[in-house]
Amino acid sequence: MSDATSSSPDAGPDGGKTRGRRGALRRSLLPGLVGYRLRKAQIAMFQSFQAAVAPHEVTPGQFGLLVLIRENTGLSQSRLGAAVGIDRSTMVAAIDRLEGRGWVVRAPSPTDRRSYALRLGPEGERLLDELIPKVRAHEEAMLAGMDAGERRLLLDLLGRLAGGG
Amino acid sequence: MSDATSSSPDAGPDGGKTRGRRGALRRSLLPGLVGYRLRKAQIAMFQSFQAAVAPHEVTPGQFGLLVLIRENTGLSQSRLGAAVGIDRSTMVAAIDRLEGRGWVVRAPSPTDRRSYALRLGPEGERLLDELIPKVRAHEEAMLAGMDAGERRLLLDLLGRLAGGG
DNA sequence: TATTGTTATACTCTATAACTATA
DNA sequence: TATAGTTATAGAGTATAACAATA
Repeated sequence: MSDATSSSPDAGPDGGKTRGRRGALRRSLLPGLVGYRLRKAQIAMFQSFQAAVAPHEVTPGQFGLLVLIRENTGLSQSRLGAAVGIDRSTMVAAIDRLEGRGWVVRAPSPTDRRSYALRLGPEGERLLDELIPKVRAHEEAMLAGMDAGERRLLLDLLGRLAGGG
Repeated sequence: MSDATSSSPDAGPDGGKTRGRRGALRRSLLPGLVGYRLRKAQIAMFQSFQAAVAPHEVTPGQFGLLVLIRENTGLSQSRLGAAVGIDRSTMVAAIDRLEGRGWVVRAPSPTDRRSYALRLGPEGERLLDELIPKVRAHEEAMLAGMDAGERRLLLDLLGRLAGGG
């Protein structure tokens, strides 16, 4: 196993043996785990995202839904849910929120009377046009310290993690 | 801006123009965003974690709390919450769950009658001893396709994302 | 005055099971 | 029979505001 943690940056210079009532905590094996760092990184990304899209209150998940609906106009709730890996019952409330803000429209499907054909409303189109540059700027800010090779590698390695490899 | 997405792996060979009612969705800019891939990777890690620690029902967050409590015996709920970035009111229910399963003990603090000195119970110690090899195996499985250099780089890049860089 | 744990409250995200309408 | 959307329900996780006990 990789040994990137043998000198944990979270422990003090003494290796963390003096854990006084007020110092940083000893984190043991945690900083060496990709799962742990992934979680930390995602929290930081989430918070930066929120700040970047302000004053709009949009989550990364909602941004993703808006992009998918724009790029796949007319798709159903079930298909959308399957694409992002959430249950269709969960998708109901998610679309409720987007529809309630005027961003998404539930149009009747022309081919299947059981399902809706989702599309962005005019305000959703405008919002997304406004959001995309902000999201790109947020990405740029988060990656500011990385060169092109590192960015490419990060995307590649994350993709391999997600891909089950 | 980095251009790692110009040929999206999520679009078909035609670039995604034929999005028939049953094909994969067009994902546009999403796969090129670190935030998006991070989220996908974390979902995959989470599911793999759940499977790896079965039959125990422990989340990655709970595993982290158990490690921190073991390595910092006697710490208070507020300190623990500050360390992982959650509110002390949220920590109440989190500790309730760990205590209810016999993994964590709320002992009275010897120095401050307002607070508890948290420590693992005997079952918590045993559980953690059992969990750690499983978590390491899960990490190993997720990183199976990566060599030592790639693993080191992944940890480093994730750390830089979380560190605000 | 400030801090610790707690409760009340609220909201999001997630799921399963069962229902209706439609395929 | 199977699928799409919905509802009821449940649980985890998150927060803010207020409270009592203690520092």
